[in-house]
Amino acid sequence: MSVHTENSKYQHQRLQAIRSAATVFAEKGFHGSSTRDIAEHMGIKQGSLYYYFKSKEEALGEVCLFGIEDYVDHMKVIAGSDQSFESKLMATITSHLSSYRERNEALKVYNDERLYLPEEKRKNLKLLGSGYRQLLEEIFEEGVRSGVLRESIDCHFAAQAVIGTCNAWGDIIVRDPDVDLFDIIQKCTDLLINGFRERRTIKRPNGQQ
Amino acid sequence: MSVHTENSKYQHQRLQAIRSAATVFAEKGFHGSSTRDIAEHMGIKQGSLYYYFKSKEEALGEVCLFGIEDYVDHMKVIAGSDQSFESKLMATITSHLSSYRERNEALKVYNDERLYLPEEKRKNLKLLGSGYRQLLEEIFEEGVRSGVLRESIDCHFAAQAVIGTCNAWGDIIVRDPDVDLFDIIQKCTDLLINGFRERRTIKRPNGQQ
DNA sequence: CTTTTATTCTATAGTCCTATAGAATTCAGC
DNA sequence: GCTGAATTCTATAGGACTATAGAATAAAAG
Repeated sequence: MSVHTENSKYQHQRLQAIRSAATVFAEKGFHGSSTRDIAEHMGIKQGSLYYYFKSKEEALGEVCLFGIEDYVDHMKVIAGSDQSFESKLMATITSHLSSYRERNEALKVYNDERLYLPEEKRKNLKLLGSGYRQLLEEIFEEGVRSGVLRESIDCHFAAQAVIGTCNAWGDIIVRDPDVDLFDIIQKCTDLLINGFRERRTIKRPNGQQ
Repeated sequence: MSVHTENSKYQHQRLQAIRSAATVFAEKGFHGSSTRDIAEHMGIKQGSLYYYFKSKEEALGEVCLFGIEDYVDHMKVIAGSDQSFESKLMATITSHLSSYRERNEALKVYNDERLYLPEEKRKNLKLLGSGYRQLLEEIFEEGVRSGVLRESIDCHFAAQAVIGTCNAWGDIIVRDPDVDLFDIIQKCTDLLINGFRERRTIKRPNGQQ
């Protein structure tokens, strides 16, 4: 009866279409990309795309979802674990930046192009996104309570700052595949940790002004 | 002989056109905006825009330039002054975020849409942009030499991180005019400073783990 | 008031784009 | 190899957009 089953060719091709759309959207933006571009990247004809999507906009929706979904799931795992604050933060950054590398352009599309989706779909995605931020915020709150972080930290600001920093580097990572991912992860973590952590230890190397 | 003099109506209207283009581009993106949209926002008819621009692309170029030019000049002043590292960094962030508020959408357009310019113009803008980053990098290098910053700091990373953070918050600021600019400036500076500064002083409030 | 110049408008050629309809092709099971 | 279903293709209607040409209006100068 022609319902597309689990691993039909249809499912496989649809995923390819999403990936192609992600690549093209990431490069030229939603409005700057034509359905012809996407189809060409995928190796089929323009009209054939509509076998997999009802509209160009639906394609954008799928790309955005694809870009953010398991990246949010990851965060749930991290937040639910009982690692130290430092470990959780580093795991978050690793997950976030790795997403940029692996799932490639889709996360970038989610960030840059989701505002072109209709209200409805945007709201659904926003829910995912703010769930993410919420979890991160709670990690910070826990960090404050445990004494690892300064009391004066604004946890909402902190979560936004982490996300913003990751997105900024994500942009760079997507654009330049030569950047050393692990190096960036380390440095970002170091920057943020030492920015937020309450100081305990001192090292007074020399008296120089 | 009809050369447009300094303060002619032409110059004034052209500036209005640039501002309108900035607003519309910032909201809908370059490809998502039509010349009709820009003209409408300005209160003239679509065709009349071409009295001020040779093409839609030229409009984008002007907006990008408008968005970044005096913001780069600012940085030259800051870098040339002899304030402390902390002051310079805060001045940088203030300048960067204020630009987002004041010159409004143009800087956002520079960040998000400049890649749609032709090679030539993009290269010119890139020169301005990397001049900016270069100056910031030198501020960090000086900070390391003076002992204010840890030796291990990667100054290139640091400069990128500052710019990335500012842009991330700039996005938020442009989208939501209720955000308290000064509050963000303070918190960003605090985050970054304490992330980079070598520790001297301690405060050991209580023995709690 | 008349002429010249600057600014804006109307109308349109020409291009590209999305989405659909229906034909052609490939594939699976018999 | 035949038959029906799945997949892809061709062709195109219908709409939107950029840029231009030339008319119309406003402003300035004499």
